[in-house]
Amino acid sequence: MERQATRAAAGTRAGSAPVTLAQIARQAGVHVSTVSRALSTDEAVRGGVATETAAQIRALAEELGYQRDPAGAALRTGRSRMLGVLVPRLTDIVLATIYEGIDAAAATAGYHTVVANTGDEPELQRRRADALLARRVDGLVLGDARSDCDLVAELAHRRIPLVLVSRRLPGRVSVTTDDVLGGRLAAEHLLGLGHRRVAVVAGERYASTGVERTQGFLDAFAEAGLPVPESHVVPSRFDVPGGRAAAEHLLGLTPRPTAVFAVNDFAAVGVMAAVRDAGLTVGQDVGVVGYNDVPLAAALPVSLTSVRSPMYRMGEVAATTLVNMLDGKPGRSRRLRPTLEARASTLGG
Amino acid sequence: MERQATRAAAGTRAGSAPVTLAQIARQAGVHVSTVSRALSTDEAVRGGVATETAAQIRALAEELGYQRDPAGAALRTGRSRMLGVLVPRLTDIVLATIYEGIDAAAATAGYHTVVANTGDEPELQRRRADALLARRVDGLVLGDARSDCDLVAELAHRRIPLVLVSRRLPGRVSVTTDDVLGGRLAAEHLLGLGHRRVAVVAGERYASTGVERTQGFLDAFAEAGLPVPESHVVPSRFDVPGGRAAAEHLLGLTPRPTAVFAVNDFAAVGVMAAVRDAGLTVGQDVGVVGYNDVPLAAALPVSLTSVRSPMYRMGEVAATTLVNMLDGKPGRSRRLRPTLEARASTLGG
DNA sequence: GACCCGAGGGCAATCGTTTGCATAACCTCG
DNA sequence: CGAGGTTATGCAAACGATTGCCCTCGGGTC
Repeated sequence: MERQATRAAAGTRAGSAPVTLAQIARQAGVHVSTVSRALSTDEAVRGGVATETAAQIRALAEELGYQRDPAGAALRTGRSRMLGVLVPRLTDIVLATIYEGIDAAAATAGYHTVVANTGDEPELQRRRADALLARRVDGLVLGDARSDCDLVAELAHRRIPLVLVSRRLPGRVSVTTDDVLGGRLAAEHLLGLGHRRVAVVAGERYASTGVERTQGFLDAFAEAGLPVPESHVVPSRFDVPGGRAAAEHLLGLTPRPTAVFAVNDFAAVGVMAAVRDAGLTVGQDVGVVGYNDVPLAAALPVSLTSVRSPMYRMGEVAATTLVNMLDGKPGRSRRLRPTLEARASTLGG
Repeated sequence: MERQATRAAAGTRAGSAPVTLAQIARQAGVHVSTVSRALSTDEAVRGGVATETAAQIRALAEELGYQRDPAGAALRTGRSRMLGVLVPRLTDIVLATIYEGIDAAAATAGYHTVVANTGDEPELQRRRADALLARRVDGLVLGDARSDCDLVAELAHRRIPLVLVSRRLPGRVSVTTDDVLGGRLAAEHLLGLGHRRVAVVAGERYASTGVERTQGFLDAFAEAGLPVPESHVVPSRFDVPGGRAAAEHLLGLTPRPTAVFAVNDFAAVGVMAAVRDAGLTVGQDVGVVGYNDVPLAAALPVSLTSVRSPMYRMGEVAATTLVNMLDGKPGRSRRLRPTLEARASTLGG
């Protein structure tokens, strides 16, 4: 009664009050618990209701446009059927694509997702994670795991179900691409083209992506008997200015590298800009390889050779893994296979 | 009791059960209702509790790490403190940026947001909107309003509190940039540079953004005594291939336009590609103007002149407007001011 | 000294759903 | 035909927070 009054007072509330189990029960002439069981998605529970009764109730529910109230259900079961997702930035198309995959798979499994930006800052990561947990999400997908801070360990210790995506951390369930292999693919491509003096724009040290892509790349060159000197491997931010700054440094070295591997497409765009600024031609004078193969890569004036990673799929797998863990199944890390897309930035032309 | 059992069974549940009002009440030696009032954000309610008692309770809650259970609160109040957000695609940086603004402002007001992609498809828009409403969001921010379908009218009729963002629709509360003015800015820039024969890549007909930007542009040229012929205004998708296709058509016209206004930066990138493919130089032979000024615009090899729109701010204002409406205040449409960033794609060099 | 007033806080109902247990009807089999 | 089992349904108690109403107590007023 009080509530109805509140409703009426707030002029903008949704019009007709939502249908409840009780209303269906009344119309069907059965008890609300029967309706609840008939509408359950759990086969075992629904089995307790006569097939015919269940069918009638479901038809009636459909007709009345019944939608389960998540608040009631959450209160009783202690589960919200919501997953929290943390990403560095949603405006980064890589993470946005991964998130789309997460959300799609979660929706299929009957979960909604809530996403938050952390800007890759430990302080913000903690605050956002807490906010999501305050919302009582059932689990977390973390797209911003850092090797240099212990938020993940802490969450795991609190027994929060969680899955890492994009970046790995030892001992945690994660879904990533095989970044070591990806780096190797880039190296083999450049080796095949005859490059002998190369450099790496290696990304942030705290991100497994940059570290492992770099490692795979260096391994392959070392195995080919052409170890890349440390001076030719520089850390960087993951964005255009970051790549540009790193490349300006590398292009100043003598002898100048004939190709640069950037562990991220945006950094690679920065590298290309630096190459142009130095009066050189991308693909002719200097080869450039990126990573992720974002749509932009193919659309650039000089199209960018890039290691393609299945970003959307990664998100899907991460979400499915988490949902399985919530059902009590053990979580298992996955590394998806990257492939290389060769384009003008290394082939010339 | 049943619930505890369930908890224990699902091995992956968060460890210690969350603190409840009842626990605080017990420890503080007061009734749970007093705790509820002491912790209320509503000044009037909190006034009912002695200042000192309230302070003690708040301190204790803090110490125990109390976090209000949203399910319990939602069940009682009928409000979830969640906002639904619908966007065409989150991988579109324009919408992603707007969404970041929405989420930030919502968080400040104590709301969480849930976002969903609709791919600009009416069928999907409806399904996603229904899914969000099934989650009992308190209101919707729609970033994908189409003038050619009546979902918005329908939602409004059901008295769902809603605010449009980015795109407008007559008679609805919306927060957009002043797109007519934006188009006019682009036109005045080109007129000032001496362009007399121009063309427009106009975007989708169902989106107010494209329509109004085009209108402002055409108005300004008409007022200058240089009306743009209909043949020089072609609709397009909002992405790179869309802009490219439209531009290929326009560059085939004789006499060829000396400048092209694309109502969206991605379409503008497509235009630039088409110009290059035709063996012409952007900024020399053909001027190009985009819209939104996404970060990429300045980073392109030939930097793109673009009408900058305050995307993040738009999201913030939209969310704040919706929250105010939920508080019973009337909603009011806003049009934010765009500005023009002149760069090499029109200035040359 | 009787009365009123206001402040502070307790009581209990309520939101909608789920689920362990109780019950009733029916079936099967010896 | 009755004991034991199965099947279908009802009952009621939670889950946690909010809020209208009522009670108590202290102080002020006439």
